[in-house]
Amino acid sequence: MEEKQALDAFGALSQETRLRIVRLLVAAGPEGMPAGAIGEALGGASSSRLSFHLSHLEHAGLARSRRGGRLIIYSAVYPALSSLIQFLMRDCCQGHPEVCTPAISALSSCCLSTTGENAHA
Amino acid sequence: MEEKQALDAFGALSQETRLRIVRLLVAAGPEGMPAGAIGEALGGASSSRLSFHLSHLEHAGLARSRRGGRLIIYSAVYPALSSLIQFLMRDCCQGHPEVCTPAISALSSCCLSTTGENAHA
DNA sequence: CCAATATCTCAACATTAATTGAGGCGTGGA
DNA sequence: TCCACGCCTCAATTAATGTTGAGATATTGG
Repeated sequence: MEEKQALDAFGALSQETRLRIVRLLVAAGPEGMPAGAIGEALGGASSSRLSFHLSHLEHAGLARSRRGGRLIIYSAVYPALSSLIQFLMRDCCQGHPEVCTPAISALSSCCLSTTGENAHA
Repeated sequence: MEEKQALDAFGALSQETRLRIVRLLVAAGPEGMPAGAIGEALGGASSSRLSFHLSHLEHAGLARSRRGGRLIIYSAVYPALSSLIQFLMRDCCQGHPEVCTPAISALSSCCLSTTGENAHA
């Protein structure tokens, strides 16, 4: 991942509505969810505002859209999130792995839990 | 981590100079580096601009400073980065661990390399 | 104490981003 | 075909953010 992409991604994530959308989509899984459902989940977000932020996220590479009938379904772009994390933490150790392994275990606690009950620290 | 903190952190990371500073500090390790060295590493960044961005990062919780003689030494706050990653990816799987495990291995490739030669994908 | 170095603070200006409301386009059912 | 629904686009307004330059503060050595 290049710096420009990372800046776009972090810029996209630095806005309340967009951060909520991304986290919603991350939790929604690869299936994604329609724009209307996103708006409903967020509460009070006008159609145009939602649309603005969704297209912003799509342009930043963090979300993608597909049409399903008259609905437009958005989903998270997981590889972009992985790349972003890697970009941020690149060269993080310099001989001190203990400083960044917490990040790994934090992430692992979400995906590797066997019960489906994720760690919310 | 709460949403407000995450927004501040992402906002801090969404600016070119600040993103470079954070990555520099991440790579610098827990020792950190003095403000002057950061400015030099970045090239063309005026004193006041650098100071503005450093204090912005500190306020966002991503960097901390300590005085060492007449130098002020900045370092990355690794736990904040871990929390941020976890906050973003929370509930990421929903039965599809394969979508987020790449993020884990991306991060692991940095910290677990035995040679000290990190993965630059 | 004085000078030099390193860094911070402040205020004005320039730039960029977010919200709102009106209106348009594509889709599916009557 | 026509209407209703879901969502997008555009332009204007308002708000937030970054840059610059001048000056202030803290530390060390002479």
